[in-house]
Amino acid sequence: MSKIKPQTLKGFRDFLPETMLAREHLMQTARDVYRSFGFAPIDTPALEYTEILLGKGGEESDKQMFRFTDQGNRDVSMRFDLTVPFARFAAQHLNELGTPFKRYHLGTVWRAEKPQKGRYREFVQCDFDTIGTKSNAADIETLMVIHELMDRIGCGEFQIRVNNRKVLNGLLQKLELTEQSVSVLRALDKLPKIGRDAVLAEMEGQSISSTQAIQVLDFAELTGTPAELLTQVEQMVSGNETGETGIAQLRELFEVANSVGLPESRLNLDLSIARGLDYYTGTIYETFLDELPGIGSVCSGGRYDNLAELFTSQPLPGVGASLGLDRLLAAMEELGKLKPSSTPSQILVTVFDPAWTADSFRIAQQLRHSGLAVEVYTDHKKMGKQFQYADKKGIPVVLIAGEDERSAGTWQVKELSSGDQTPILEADLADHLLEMVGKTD
RNA sequence: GUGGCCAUAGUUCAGUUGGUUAGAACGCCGGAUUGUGAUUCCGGAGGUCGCCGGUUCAAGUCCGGUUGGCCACCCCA
Repeated sequence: MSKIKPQTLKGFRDFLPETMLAREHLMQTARDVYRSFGFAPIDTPALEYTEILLGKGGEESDKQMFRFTDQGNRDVSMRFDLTVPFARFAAQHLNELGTPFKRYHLGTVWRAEKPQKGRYREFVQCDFDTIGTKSNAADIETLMVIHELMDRIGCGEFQIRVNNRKVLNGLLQKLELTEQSVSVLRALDKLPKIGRDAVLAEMEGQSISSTQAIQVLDFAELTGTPAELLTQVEQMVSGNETGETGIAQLRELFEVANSVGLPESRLNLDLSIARGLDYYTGTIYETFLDELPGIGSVCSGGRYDNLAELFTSQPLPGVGASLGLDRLLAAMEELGKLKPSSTPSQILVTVFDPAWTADSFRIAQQLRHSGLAVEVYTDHKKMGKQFQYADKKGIPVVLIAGEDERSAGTWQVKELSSGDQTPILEADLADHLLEMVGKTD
């Protein structure tokens, strides 16, 4: 009989334990950080009416949606980010939620785009947002969350680049480029990638005069410390109310970040970042890894004026960001920052003689109740094989009890990395092991 | 969506101008005076060369299609 060929769809992947342990660890870190700032978890369906998801991110995202007709003849689509479903969610549950409302949402999203490294058709986003407030304090807190998250994840040094759409818009107003703002910002976003000349060319192709384009670029290419930049830019937008507001917000943001102790090296004012999506209206954030900038932003976000305008007349301003879990994971894998363990077990209890299996199960259960992750070897094989198994899986400690230990009421505790082993009284075992390996994650 | 590169054991790769039973390393499994692994020694199992079709006496090798991966554009996490 011919077999079905085992295969996965383009851009969709299986995860082996080694990768999955890292994924779950990352997700747990994100949850811990979000919760420590008071964000509450929510979830929404993977599938929504297409009309709900359409029309927010523009034509490009519409094309990227997995869309089909269900068995009840409904036009449905897989969610392609967590923001649009959240907008629907917020509009629908506003009265129960109250504002300001802070939520986090870890969820899988689907995009039918062409896959590349760090870009998949199915991937997990870790979003957090604060809605129902225009306060700059929420913007500042968003920055702090991003920093805390990246710091805790531990994938090397990183840089959070901040900008403010109001500053850009203020400048564009002064240059009378408001009409073309979308194309100007799109072009500007590419500056680090394609360089000044190419951006100039692109802008001139968009009915923007070269004088205007040069002024925009001169602005975007200003360099210096955040404080210096702000002073320079303030002069460029002076007299424009929008621009001045943006400057004030950024100034406060950097001041607070400073007094809270965020390292200056990790925080930058980058006037060239504009974010592709047009719905951002205030502060915007992008996060790059120092060791792997090419993989793109791993955590991005910004402030928007009205999250749910498609669904309700109640205005819902907010600010938030999204951690790209799978992209980050791809980066960590490339940088060799993943732990090689392929099991959550911390301890392997060997079975010296099949007749004594019950003893191994008994001590394992006792240790689990102390918060350890414990596995009992299930095959009747000799000691060497049992150690080999532990070593291969990355289990750091094994327990052995033969005749001598049984009569003495002890277990041999063997640390595989060093080969050292010591007999420990059964009563002291849990404390001893906890000190060695710590509690389960 | 447009353009380009790639596809051989679990993994990383060899494979000579198309020419007999397709190789290596690592990994995996088993064994080396049965209370000790990761180092050493010996042995073994894995591939219809991604898939389908074509050219040819002969295809892993050439051609077309298809699936998947990667890169650029686009866009984005």
